[in-house]
Amino acid sequence: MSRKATARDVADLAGVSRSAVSLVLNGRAAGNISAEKQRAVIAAAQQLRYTPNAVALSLRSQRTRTLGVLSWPGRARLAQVLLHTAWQRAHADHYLMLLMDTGGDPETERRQLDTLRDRQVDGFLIIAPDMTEYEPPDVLLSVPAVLLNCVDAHAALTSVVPDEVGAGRLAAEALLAHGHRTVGLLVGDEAAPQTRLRVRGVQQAFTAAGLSTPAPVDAGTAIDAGYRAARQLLLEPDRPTSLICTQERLAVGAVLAAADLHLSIPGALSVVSLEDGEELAGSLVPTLTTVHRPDAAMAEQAVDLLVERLAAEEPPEVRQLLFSCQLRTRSSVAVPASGR
Amino acid sequence: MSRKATARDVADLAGVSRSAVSLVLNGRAAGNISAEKQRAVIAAAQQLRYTPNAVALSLRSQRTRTLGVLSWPGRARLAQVLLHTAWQRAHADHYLMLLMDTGGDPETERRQLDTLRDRQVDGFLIIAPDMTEYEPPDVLLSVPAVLLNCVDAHAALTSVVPDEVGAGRLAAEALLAHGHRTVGLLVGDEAAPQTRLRVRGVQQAFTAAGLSTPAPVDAGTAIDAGYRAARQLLLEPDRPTSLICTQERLAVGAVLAAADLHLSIPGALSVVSLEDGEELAGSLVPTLTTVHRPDAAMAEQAVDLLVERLAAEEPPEVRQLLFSCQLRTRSSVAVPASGR
DNA sequence: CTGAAAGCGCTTACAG
DNA sequence: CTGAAAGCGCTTACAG
Repeated sequence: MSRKATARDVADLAGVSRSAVSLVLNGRAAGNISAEKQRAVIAAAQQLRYTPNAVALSLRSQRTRTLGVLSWPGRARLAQVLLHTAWQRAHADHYLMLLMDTGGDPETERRQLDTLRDRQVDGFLIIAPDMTEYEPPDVLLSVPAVLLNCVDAHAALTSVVPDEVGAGRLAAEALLAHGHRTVGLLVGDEAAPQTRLRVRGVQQAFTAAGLSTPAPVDAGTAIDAGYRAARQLLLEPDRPTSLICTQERLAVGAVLAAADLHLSIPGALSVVSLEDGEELAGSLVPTLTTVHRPDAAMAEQAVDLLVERLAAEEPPEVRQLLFSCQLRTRSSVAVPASGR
Repeated sequence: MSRKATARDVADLAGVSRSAVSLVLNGRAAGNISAEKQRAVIAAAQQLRYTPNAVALSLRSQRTRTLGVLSWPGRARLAQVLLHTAWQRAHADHYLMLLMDTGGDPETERRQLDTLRDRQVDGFLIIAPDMTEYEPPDVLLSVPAVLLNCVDAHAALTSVVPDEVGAGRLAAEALLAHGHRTVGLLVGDEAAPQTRLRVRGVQQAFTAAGLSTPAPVDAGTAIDAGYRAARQLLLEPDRPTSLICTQERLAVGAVLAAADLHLSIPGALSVVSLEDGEELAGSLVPTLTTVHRPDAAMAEQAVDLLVERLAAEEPPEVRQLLFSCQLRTRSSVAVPASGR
């Protein structure tokens, strides 16, 4: 690294003391430094392209303007929009991010938390790829931290999460409103909190409509898994008139299966995806109606909450923010084929 | 942030000087500190859960063990495997990453480079989402930096890139080996260096086989764009017996189009994707043969190069590393239907 | 109005 | 074998 100029270099060139440089460059010169010296400092700083060493600044101020971010992208897929938007928002507030992958392992997470603390990060952002319950390590309880897309079971930490039950309900209601009475419910990981909540929402809506509650079919998470599960469902004699997929890739598989069976969408089959984060569903043929999780808004809120907390005198109260999801109506839902 | 113990705290508790603490904890106590005091220091450090303040350490050592990473994920899609693997490799060497999104704007990039330099990062990693030519700002030339998935036109910087021409050739040869004589070539952004190289590779192979060179069809980058382009191509009277798509999503669209036209893959149509980074093509039905870009290996190499450079006395010579891509044979290529 | 000093938390020569 | 001092690059009281 080619050596950067220091405040001392500027002071020497301008013929003033180091303190004077600091005062002038930080706008606290008024009434302290003569106009002439001020000009000299500014000129010298410009000439040397001086900018302060952030490490030295951090040591002095005890703040690093850095956020520690913990996530655990399984199998190389990470929460892109969540992470990217959080980065943008933090950057707007002049915060940088130190990213860590815990791999979902509590022991690793603990170590990384320590590393981040040694680095003196100002606060922590925990970003869960899928909505889940998060068990925070003790250290996290005594530092500024915000959970994004996960909730702390003990409600000790502020969190920002989507309303997954509401999302499920929205998808079901879109189908019910068109007159569907049966639905095939393809889910990713049945054991995941996210999936359970979405399923609950769908079931609530069907129950409220006085219909039998659809049972989830655990299909897996890949496109071909969705294809197989959908195909099997659609081959049954009393096949459902509609499909809800909790994962976007499952929906892609379902579309493939429908094409295979010459079942037109939405003529012969309606499909709703409960996820559209990868922007797959919206550009399929036909385009799929989805329930959109407001990742960008959630990420912004989470960072705002954390930044506010860092600026505040004392910790604000713990909050659990629930963000509504929105139905994105596209071309995959219609009135079910009469007769059947 | 609950206050962390400092070396002073440890020294006080152990009844020794601050220097003694440093010596013992850094394994340089032998012959310097009595065994008894060593034990006292270690006990005190443990009791107070002491770990050194990395910011103070950085100021003293003039090294931050931090890598500055510049990327420009357009429209929220970033080079996942590249970034994630680079992170893993850096982490294994005890380097952390400060991530920046330049948005593809030179002015922004410049500012972020300055910010990163103020933060005293040890080196820079430039990660291009798509293989491209990169015009490095002047500052970058005088600091440790490695380009990942892009090349410096002036060859002043070490870079790690995939062999895109070879990738195109590989795809074409797989088709030619099965007896195909015609191919529809669906490309994303025709102007992008990445696309141009892939197209060149395909054309080279066809020319070498004494066949007419296929002309690229600029389809766009989304699934439905691929669908439309493929459909149009397949509806022509002298439709090609095979398709090569430079982008994975284009290939998904092609599969949809084929299903629509009741063209079975690979019976009536063979398909190869020149990209499989999103793991879409490999789990389609049928699974698609792809040319795989070795992102993980490339990212590891790039980080290794950078870390070596940071440890070296003087800058090693500039290198341009070209990584071969590999054909991943799956179920979408077969001998063309005879007759037609 | 200005300069010298202290201190953030470390480590490394340097005296004793 | 051990402690006091210097210094990394800053800023903020504190004397003059």
